[in-house]
Amino acid sequence: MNKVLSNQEPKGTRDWFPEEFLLRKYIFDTWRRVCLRYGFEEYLTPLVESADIYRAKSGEDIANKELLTFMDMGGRELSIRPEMTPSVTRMVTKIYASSAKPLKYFSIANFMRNEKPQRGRNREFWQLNCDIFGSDSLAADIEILQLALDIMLEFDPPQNSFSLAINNRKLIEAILELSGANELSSENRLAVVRTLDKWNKLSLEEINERLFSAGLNKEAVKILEKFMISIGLDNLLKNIPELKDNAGLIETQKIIEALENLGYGDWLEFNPTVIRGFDYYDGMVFEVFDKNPENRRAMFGGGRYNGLAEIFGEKNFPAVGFAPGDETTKLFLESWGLIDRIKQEVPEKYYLPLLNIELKEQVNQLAKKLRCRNLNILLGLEEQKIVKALEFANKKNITKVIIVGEDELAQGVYKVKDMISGEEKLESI
RNA sequence: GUGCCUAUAGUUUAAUGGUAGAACAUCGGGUUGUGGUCCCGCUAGCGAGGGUUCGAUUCCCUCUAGGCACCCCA
Repeated sequence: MNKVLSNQEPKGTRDWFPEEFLLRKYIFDTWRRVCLRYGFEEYLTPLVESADIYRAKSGEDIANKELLTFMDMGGRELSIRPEMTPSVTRMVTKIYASSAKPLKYFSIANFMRNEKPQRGRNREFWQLNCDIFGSDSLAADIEILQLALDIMLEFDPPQNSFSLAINNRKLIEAILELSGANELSSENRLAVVRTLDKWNKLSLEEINERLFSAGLNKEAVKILEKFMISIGLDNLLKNIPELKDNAGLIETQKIIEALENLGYGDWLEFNPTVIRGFDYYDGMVFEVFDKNPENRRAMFGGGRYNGLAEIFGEKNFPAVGFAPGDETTKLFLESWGLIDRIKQEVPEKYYLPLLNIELKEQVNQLAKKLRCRNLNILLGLEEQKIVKALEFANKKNITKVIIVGEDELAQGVYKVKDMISGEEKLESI
């Protein structure tokens, strides 16, 4: 007797039954459609990469705990990709010098991170990655943000259902300088940045406690506080006028102004609490938030990350991008009741039951003929009484049934029955 | 990885220290060329392993999986 195996999928992964696959396809199709509309080109990279390329720019925690790594037969250490950026950067370094710039790339791919699964966070997940390589101009930042906004808007969400919050690493740098946090040890400086990153999660007492124990004085904490509560650029300038000439502020002003002129003003705002990673981003950073009270969460984000290419021994090139995930997008669609429209995207399907086994040959011929006309024909494989056939069609949500038996064949016709109206139409074979 | 909570047919669930009842779904029948309603019936379950006990689905432990918080979010 063999051991009975569990039919459960591995931890943090999931099966995609046709119904769920449909929702996923709807999300992917929407992503792809908008990216193509922007003239972006689709690419793909291998599922595995040398483990080194993830270690080069990541902390030890990430490399050791969250990376799924194994040895191949030649003793090479390989990792299942946990993100796309190193792969696409590696790929682009091969052609960058000889390519017409900028490159506008996107991909839809799956990734694995060895995390503790939670709502909206699985070990295997799918992401859209959009990047512009080779343009350091604000126009690239603006286009990336516009693309991110249009990807959200393509799902036809209600007003006020999400917001895009913008910040800039240069502004964060400036405020760390102003507050004196830059003179702290790198360890304490990191603690300060982490505390800022958690601004909305922690109470004011906890924030103060953490900042004080990192070595900041009252004055410094006050400056940081003034920065962090400045939602919107007007408030920021009012609260900290010293930042007036800061490059990050000017960039943010220009970006917001451009997007307002393009008609996206309702969806975006400057928000100092958007920090994102520490070493990676060096300019504009942003996050998209679901504003549904049932599902308040950061959905995805991105920003400018000039300078990743150097790990491949190439000269740096400018890059800006973002990456939304399938699961958070799904939660967004669910939280705003936006998944009904998926049915409209499913192509029509016909059910052609085999009403009489004697006619199998002729029914097969008809199916072949109709398929040649590009109709989707679900063919019954076993003989089935008409009552059962119609019941089956109902259960499978099939709206068109082709009825063809002895009588019809004798006349050289078949009937198409509309399962919603009940009407039947005669067609000649 | 840490802490807390959860686990009963395919799904949603009820009850119980003396081995489980329902609804929906599936399948079959009422119905041999026209469906969705309705009626009847069959199949199907205590996540896995161990302990306590005369006896465990129930109490305890471990594991597995899920949820929440932390960590992290490249």
